[in-house]
Amino acid sequence: MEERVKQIKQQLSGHSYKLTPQREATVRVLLENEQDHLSAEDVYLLVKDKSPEIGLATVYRTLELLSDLSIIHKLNFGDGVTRYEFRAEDAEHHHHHLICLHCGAVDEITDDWLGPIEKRVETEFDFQIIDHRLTFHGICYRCKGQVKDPKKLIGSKVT
Amino acid sequence: MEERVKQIKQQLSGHSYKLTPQREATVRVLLENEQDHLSAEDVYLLVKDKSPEIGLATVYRTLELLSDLSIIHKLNFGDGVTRYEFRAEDAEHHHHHLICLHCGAVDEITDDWLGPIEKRVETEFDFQIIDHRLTFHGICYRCKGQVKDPKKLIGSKVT
DNA sequence: CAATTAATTGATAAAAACTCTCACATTATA
DNA sequence: TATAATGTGAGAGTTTTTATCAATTAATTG
Ligand SMILES: [Zn+2]
Ligand SMILES: [Zn+2]
Ligand SMILES: [Zn+2]
Ligand SMILES: [Zn+2]
Repeated sequence: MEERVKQIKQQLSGHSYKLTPQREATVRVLLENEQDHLSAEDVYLLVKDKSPEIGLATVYRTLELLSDLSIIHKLNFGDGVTRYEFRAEDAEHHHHHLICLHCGAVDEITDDWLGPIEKRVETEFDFQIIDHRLTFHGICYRCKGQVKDPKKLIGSKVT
Repeated sequence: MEERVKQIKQQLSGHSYKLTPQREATVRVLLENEQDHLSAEDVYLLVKDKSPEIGLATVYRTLELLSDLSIIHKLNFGDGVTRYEFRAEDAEHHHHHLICLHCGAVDEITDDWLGPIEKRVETEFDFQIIDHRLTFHGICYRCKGQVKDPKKLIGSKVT
């Protein structure tokens, strides 16, 4: 935790940004909820618990800054808000998500399964991949059997 | 074109919805721009050319309706607006997109390359896939060589 | 250290995209 | 035709995000 904070501090100062108290509070909230996919509002409320004086705009600015530096990732699961999650230090690419259309759970595939497909994309389309997003929408193991007509669930979903 | 309209009319009436003149005008705009990825505003402006009396709310309602019936798909490419495209009649799943971070072009992989990966997801995660979204972000063949530091482009992108 | 400059913040206004409301119009049903 | 149901347009309202700006804090200069 402390090392992560220190590491991020260095990433920031490497780009001439300071790890202000507000930014550090935001970073800590993100680290403490690393497995979740928090919205800006979520982060704001959590940060406020510890630093009640922080402003919403600062949270948005911090998330944007961290995103610009590729320290965190912006996600969109089609529910109208941008969500944020830490980018794994070692991971070259973004991990994959499994979104349950019944309960809303977001599970993760942390391995990158797209290697062979990316090869095909690069050769067949002459497209230089920098990152990817892969999301599966369906029924999670928890909800299995609770859904009569799964096909009906997909309509109107985004992303 | 006319067959597609007729087919959609049947899909609507199958769910007790009417293909009103406003809905038909919206459907025709979508069909005439099938290769694009139009936003609601885009659709609205295009429909207005032919049916100036149409309201923005009606366009939103029609897109939502078509989306509910899985006649069109909602997309999010991270630019803040929902985009819409026809769902290929035969395609079981959504096709893949290649988004150029330099010029913004959106190309498509119309074949479904995810078969083997979906098998793994279903068995390893006990997750019943209904649909998927796969997007590659990078540099398209047109922009190759025009970008000095491609990694820099990814920061702050969503989806 | 004092003065100046730059970076950052909080509050709030504003923008953007989308949704809701409701009176009116159109269509279906009896 | 009467009656009910469905659909529409205009605009108000909501939600999320961004822009503005005066005030605070930090860095730099002399
Ligand atoms: Zn579930
Ligand atoms: Zn994730
Ligand atoms: Zn390009
Ligand atoms: Zn497409």
